[in-house]
Amino acid sequence: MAGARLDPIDRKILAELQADGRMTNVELAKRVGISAPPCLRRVRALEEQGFIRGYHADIDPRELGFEVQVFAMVGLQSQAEADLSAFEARCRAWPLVRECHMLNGEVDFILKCVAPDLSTFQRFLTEELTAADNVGSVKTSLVIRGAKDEPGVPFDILEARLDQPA
Amino acid sequence: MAGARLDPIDRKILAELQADGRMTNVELAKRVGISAPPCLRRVRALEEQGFIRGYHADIDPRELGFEVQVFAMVGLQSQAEADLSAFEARCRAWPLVRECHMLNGEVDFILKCVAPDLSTFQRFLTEELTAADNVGSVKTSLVIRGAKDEPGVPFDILEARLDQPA
DNA sequence: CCATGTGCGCAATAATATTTCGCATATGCG
DNA sequence: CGCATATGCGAAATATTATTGCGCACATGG
Repeated sequence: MAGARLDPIDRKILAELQADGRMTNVELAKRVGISAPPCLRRVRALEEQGFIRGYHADIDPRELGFEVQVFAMVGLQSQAEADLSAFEARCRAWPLVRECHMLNGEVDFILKCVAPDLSTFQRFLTEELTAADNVGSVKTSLVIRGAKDEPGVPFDILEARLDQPA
Repeated sequence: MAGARLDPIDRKILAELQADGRMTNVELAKRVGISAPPCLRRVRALEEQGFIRGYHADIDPRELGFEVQVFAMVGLQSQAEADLSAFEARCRAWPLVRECHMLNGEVDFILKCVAPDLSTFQRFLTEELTAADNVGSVKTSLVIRGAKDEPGVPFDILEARLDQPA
């Protein structure tokens, strides 16, 4: 599957759609240097092959009243696979938890959370997260300010590497 | 600015476009229950008012050969504003760093990084990040597996809160 | 009760997406 | 070599969508 190597046009398409997911196919075709029909066929293929997982509007949480963003480091008491899975399932069910990644090292999971205000988050923290089954330690850090938030993949790196194959 | 309160239709539009940023305006209008022209006007207004910051294709890093994802906790030696800004600027220039957030607490910044392989990341870590001016401590954690990665804002929470104004 | 503003939706037009099909280049094999 | 097959492009035709230009309905405040 992953062997389906992409040609330079495919990579350009991915880079352009990552930068502007609502670009029209006509504009996209112009930018990658082919006509509209084959361009559309390539996009569909990239979607079906899983290179493109979807398209999302980037909504500003602040404007919607979500003033608080928090990273939570979670340690579990048991790291048995069943217990890990159970915790992941719980995270998927919590709307305030937007991301959940399992880590190596002392901390088992890192969670990215959003909330309308600090008290809403505190309530979630004490009544839900810390109180959840098998949760050992939770350390939280408030995001003071965001400095960078780029989506996905650095295509400039990708192109640079392909120029110099090992 | 934020006083420009959104009505239920606007919120539905945002929720739909967050879930599928490439939905046609006709389909969107159908889902939110108005006709296409006013729907498009609302979308344009939401874009101009900053509620929608952009649209992005969600590209799978694995498929592109970015096998490694790492969180790095960075402590600086000086937290003077000029030094904080300098570090943020450096992060913005590093392609492997996709996100950079300033935190409260002992750690100053958390970075989300991607790399094609571990050795590429190690090289970046030792030759760039740790070696950078004013960087004190760096602790990294490899992402073993992803359990949840939702974009943006939990609209279900938003609607629930608006039903019960304080 | 009327002036004004806001926002909807119909209808017309412009632009885009999508399908169909023939052509060119590449590849494998007799 | 020279022909079958495969792959991928692009022109042209058609179907959908986006966008513009009104006129109408409803709410607000004299």
